Amino acid sequence: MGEKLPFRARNPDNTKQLILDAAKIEFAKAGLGGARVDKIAETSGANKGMIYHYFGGKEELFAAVVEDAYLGIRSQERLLGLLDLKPSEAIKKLVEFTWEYYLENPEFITLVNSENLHEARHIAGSKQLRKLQKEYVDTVREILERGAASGEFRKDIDAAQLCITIAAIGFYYLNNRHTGGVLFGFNFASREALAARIKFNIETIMRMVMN
Amino acid sequence: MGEKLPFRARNPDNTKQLILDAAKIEFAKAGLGGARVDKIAETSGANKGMIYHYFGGKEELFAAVVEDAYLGIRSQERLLGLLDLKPSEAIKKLVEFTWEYYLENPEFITLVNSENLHEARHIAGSKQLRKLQKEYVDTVREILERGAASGEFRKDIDAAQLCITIAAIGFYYLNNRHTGGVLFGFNFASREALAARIKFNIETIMRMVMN
Amino acid sequence: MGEKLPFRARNPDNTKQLILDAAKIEFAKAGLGGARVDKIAETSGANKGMIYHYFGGKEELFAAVVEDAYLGIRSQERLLGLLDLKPSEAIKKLVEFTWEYYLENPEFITLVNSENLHEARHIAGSKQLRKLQKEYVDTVREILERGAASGEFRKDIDAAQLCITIAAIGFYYLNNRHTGGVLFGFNFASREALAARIKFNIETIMRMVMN
Amino acid sequence: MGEKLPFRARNPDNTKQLILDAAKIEFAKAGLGGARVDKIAETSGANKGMIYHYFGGKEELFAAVVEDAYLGIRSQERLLGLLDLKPSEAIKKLVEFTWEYYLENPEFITLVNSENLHEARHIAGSKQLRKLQKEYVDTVREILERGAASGEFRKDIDAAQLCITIAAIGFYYLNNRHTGGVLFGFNFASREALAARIKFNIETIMRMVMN
DNA sequence: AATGAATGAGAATTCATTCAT
DNA sequence: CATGAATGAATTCTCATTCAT
Repeated sequence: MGEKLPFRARNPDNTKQLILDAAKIEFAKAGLGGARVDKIAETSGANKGMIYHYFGGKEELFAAVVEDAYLGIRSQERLLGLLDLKPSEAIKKLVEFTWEYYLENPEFITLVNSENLHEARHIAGSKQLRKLQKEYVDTVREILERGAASGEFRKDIDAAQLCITIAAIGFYYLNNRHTGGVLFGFNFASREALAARIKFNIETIMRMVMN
Repeated sequence: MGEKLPFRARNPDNTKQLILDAAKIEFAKAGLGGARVDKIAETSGANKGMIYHYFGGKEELFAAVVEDAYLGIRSQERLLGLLDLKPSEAIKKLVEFTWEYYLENPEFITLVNSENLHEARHIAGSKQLRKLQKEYVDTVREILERGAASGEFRKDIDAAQLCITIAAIGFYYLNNRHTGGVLFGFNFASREALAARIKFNIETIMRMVMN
Repeated sequence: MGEKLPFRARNPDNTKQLILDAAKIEFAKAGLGGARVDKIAETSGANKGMIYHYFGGKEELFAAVVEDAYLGIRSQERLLGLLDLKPSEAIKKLVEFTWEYYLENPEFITLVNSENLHEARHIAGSKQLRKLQKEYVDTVREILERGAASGEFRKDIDAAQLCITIAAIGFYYLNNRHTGGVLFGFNFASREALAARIKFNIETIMRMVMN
Repeated sequence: MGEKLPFRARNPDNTKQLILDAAKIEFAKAGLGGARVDKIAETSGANKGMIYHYFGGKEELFAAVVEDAYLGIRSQERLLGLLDLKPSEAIKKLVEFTWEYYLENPEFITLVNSENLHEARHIAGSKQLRKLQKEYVDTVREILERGAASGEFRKDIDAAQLCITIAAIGFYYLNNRHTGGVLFGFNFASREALAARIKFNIETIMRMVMN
C-alpha cells in the first residue's frame, strides 16, 4: 500500500513516438556526442529503460531519428505534384519548398550535419531512403527534360547537381546563420533577410536552368 | 623500454601550436561534445595539464580552434590578389579557391558546423574575424561594381548574398558527401565527381553574375 | 571470489542515509577540501554516481551533512526536559549534556569548524536550523528568568552569551585537544583530564549564573 | 637577446618571508586540504620552485606557518609584563589581550583548527613551542598563586584549565561567528556585539578567579 | 510495459611536485 | 637563486547502460 503508481499508461506506439520526438530535438540541439539519454527520457516523459527497450541504444535511436528526418522531407516533397506543373514553375516551387522545409524544420539541418560527421553510417543501410531519393531525382530529371524539350530550359543540365545546388543554397544559409550573423554583421533570420535570400536563391537557380 | 617519452620541450609557443593542431583534428572529427581532451593530449604529445594551462578548458580550446580555422581561410583569400584580376576572372578564381580550400581543409567544414550547432558563441566576440570578413565582402563588392561598370556583370548583385552562395555550393556538397553518397548512389569524392561539381559551381555563379 | 559485491539494494532512503553517514565521517576527518568523494562512496558501499544522483555534488553533500549534524545536537537537547528542572539543575545539566554530546560526537566539532571556514554558506539558508536554535536559546532564557525570579540566579544574564559560553568551554577544549596535548604536555583525552575539565566547566558556568 | 628577465631580485630572506605570509593567508582561508600551492606562489610573488626550495613541500610549509602563528601570539604575550601587575589586573589584561589578538589575527584561529584537524602532527616536534607555552602557563600559575596569597583570588585554581578557558571563550565566539550569525540571527562581528562579548568574557573569568 | 536505482567505465579538470633553462 | 613549463596521479563529475522491482 502506498506504492508509487506507474506514471503513464501503457501505450507502446505513443511512447515510442514521444521518445522519437524528444530525441529529434535533443540530437538536433547537441549532436550525437553531446545529446544525453537522460534528457531524452525526461523530455519525452518516458524513462530510460523504454529507450533501450524500443530502440536498443543511443546510437540506434539516433539512426531512427535521422531516417525519420529524411523520410519527412522526401514524403512532403512527393506531395508537391511537381510533374503537374510547367517546368519552370516546378523548379521554382521546388526551390521554395526546400527553403520553407528547412525554415520550418531547422532540426533537419543539424541532424544531417551530425549524420555526415559520422560518415552517414546510420543511414548507410536504408534502402527506403535510397528509393525515395531516387524517385526525387528522377522527378527533377523529368522536369529538366520536359523543360529542355519545350525550349524553356537549357539542355543537359545534370539533375543530381541541380538537386544538390537547390539544397545547398538554402541549407548553407540557414545552417550558418549563427556564424553568418557574427561575421556578416546582420541578422540572418530577420524577415527581410530571409525574403532577400529566397529571392536570390530562386534567381540563382532560374538563371542556371533557363535558356 | 617502450615507455612514452616525456615531452620536455619547454617551448610554450610550440606546445600551444601542437595542442591547437591536434585539437583541430579531434574537434573536426567528433564535434565539441564528442571530442576527447585525452585524445588531444595524446595526439599532440603534450600533457593534459598543458591544455588547461594554455587554454583554460575544453571549450576555450574549441574557441581557439574555430577562430584559427576562420583566420586560415580568410588569410589565404587575401593572398589571391583578386582586385588585380579582370572581374569575371576574379569571381571564377574565388569560386575555385573556395572549393579547393574546402577540399584541402575538410576540417574547416565540420568546425564551422560545430560552431553553428553552438550558435556561434565561441566566435561571437572576435573583432578580428569580423574585420577580416568585412574586408572580404568589400573586395567582392568592389569586383562586382567594377564588373557592372564595365558592362560585363549585371548591376545590383548583392555582394553578401553572392559570397554566401559561393561558399554554399561548395560547402554543402563536401559537407554532405557521406549522406550524399548513400542517397544519390555515387561517390561524391571521386576525381570525376569533384571535377563535375566544380564545373557546375562555376557555371552557377557565372550565370548569376554575367550580363 | 573476494570481489566487491554489487550494491543492488534498490532502497533509495537507505542508500541516501548510508552516503550521509559515510560523508559525515569523511568530512569530519578531512574537511570539505580534504574529503574525497571516492572515499565516501567506498565507505558507504554506494556507487559514486549515487552521490551525485541524490545530493548533486560534493558541496551539496557537505551541506546536508552539516545540517544533519546541527539537527542532531538540537534535537537531543530538546529531549532533556530542561524546563522541568530547577534552574540551577537545568543549567548544570545543559553544561553536562553539551560536553557529553561533543565527547560522543566528535565529528560535530570538526564539521562546525569546516562550516565556519566556509563562512557558514552551506547552512545560511536553513530555516529549520534557525528555528531550532531559537527554541534552544528561548529555553535557556526562560531558565535564567526563572532562576532570577527565585533569587537563585543573578539578574540580566544574557541568554545568548551564556549559550555561547557553555558551548565554548567544552568545544574549545575538545577541538584543541591535539595541539593542547602537545603544548600543555598532558593528554587532554584521558579519563582524569576529562573529569577535571567538566568539573571546571560546571564551576565556571555556575559561578557566572549563581547569585 | 630579448629574453625575459627574472621578475624579482634575489633576496632569500625576503622571498621566504613573502611565501610564509602568503601561505598563512591561504592556509587560514582554505585549510591544508583546500589551500593551493599555485595560489601561494602567485600571492607571494614568488614562484612554485621557491616554495619547494625553501620549505620542501606543501605540508612542511603548513608546519612552518602553524609554528609561526603560535610563536606570534606567545611572543606578544610575553611583552605584556603580566607579573608586574596586580593579579586581578593581570588576569583581566590577559583576557583582553587574548581577545584582541584573535580579533587582529583571525587567521590564527583557523590555522589552529586546521592543525587540530590533522591531530597536531605538524607542531608535535616543536620544542620551542612547548617551552614558550610552559613559560606562559607558569606565568599564569604565578599570578594565581600571588592572587591567592593576597586573598584576592580563590585558592587552588588550576592554571592550565584557566588558560584554556580564557582562550576558549574568545576563540569559540570568533571561530563560530559565521554559523553563529546564521543561527543566533545577529552579527557577531558588529562593534556592539564584540563589546558585549568581551565584557561577558571578562566577567566570566573574574567571577571564576575572584574570591 | 514501465520505473528509476544502481553501475562502472570513462571524461573533464585539478594540483602537488619536478626540472630544464 | 629564480622561473614557469611540464608531468602524472588524483579527483570530481558524467553518462550510457543494466536490472531488480
